[in-house]
Amino acid sequence: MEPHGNLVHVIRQLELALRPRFADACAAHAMTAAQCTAVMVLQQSPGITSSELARRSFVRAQTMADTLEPLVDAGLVRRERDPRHGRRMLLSLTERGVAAVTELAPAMAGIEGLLLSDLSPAERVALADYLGRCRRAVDRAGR
Amino acid sequence: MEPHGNLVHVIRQLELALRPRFADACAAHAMTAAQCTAVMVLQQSPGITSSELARRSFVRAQTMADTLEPLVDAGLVRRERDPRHGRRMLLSLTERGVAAVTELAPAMAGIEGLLLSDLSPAERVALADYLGRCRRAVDRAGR
DNA sequence: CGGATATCAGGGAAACTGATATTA
DNA sequence: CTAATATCAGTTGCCCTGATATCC
Repeated sequence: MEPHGNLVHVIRQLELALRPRFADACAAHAMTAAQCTAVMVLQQSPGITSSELARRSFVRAQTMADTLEPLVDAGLVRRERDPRHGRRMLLSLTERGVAAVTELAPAMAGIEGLLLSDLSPAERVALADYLGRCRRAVDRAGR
Repeated sequence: MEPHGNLVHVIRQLELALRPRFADACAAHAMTAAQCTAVMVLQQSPGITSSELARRSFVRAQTMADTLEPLVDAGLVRRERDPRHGRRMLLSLTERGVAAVTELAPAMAGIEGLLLSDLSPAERVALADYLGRCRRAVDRAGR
């Protein structure tokens, strides 16, 4: 019986509902939501390029460049030329960047705790699995 | 090993990944994503006020007013004074509004189909249940 | 008097398209 | 030559805060 594009709507609502909390947590460390997302991804995938980071974040390269610029200026992200490729710039977190992600973690866990507050541990695991597969499915469809 | 605010990040990514497809489907009927969302909610809950619609959509009353204005101008949404309450304006879809939602449905179902393409029917039902409970949990926490 | 609604005014975060220079 | 990267410039959708008038 299910779908009428309803789930897409629910995901939009959920993102919208969490956005202010997420933004507040980021602002507490002088970052915007997009910047916060970037540093969290960078921690898990150091040494990637801005274009690659953009692809993984589902935005254009120009958008990611705008997001990263203040982070580089603030000394949270390091950007150095790829010695094997004259054009590419490789990204990584500085010590301050790592510290920011670490300090951010409790607030992020708190938001997730609220989100999942009605789900059992087993359901949380299942939800994470389903959403991960949804993300890969959309990613695979690609451009 | 359940990590740190990861699900919040996945939901953000998912919304971002679906956004262009959603926006394109809306644009095909001369609507923006926010407008599209509004008419879909209005179909399910006719006769509500703009403020109530804003609450259900997790945005401010001013934002919803901005979203609705072009829809009223375009003749998709009707706005009439509540006879029992001099200030309230009750919203409902016009015939053209209903037609727009109907024509939109296939594209929305297509996007949802892509999103769920890796999940079994049972998993889809479970995911819808979990996300609905997440939405209510966040809603209940309120402001 | 609050409390809720509607609405005007201004602002900001974050995505987009288009164009260009460089390099494998 | 083509494809990918980086980056400059402009635009848009869409959310926000603040303030005000109206109505139960």
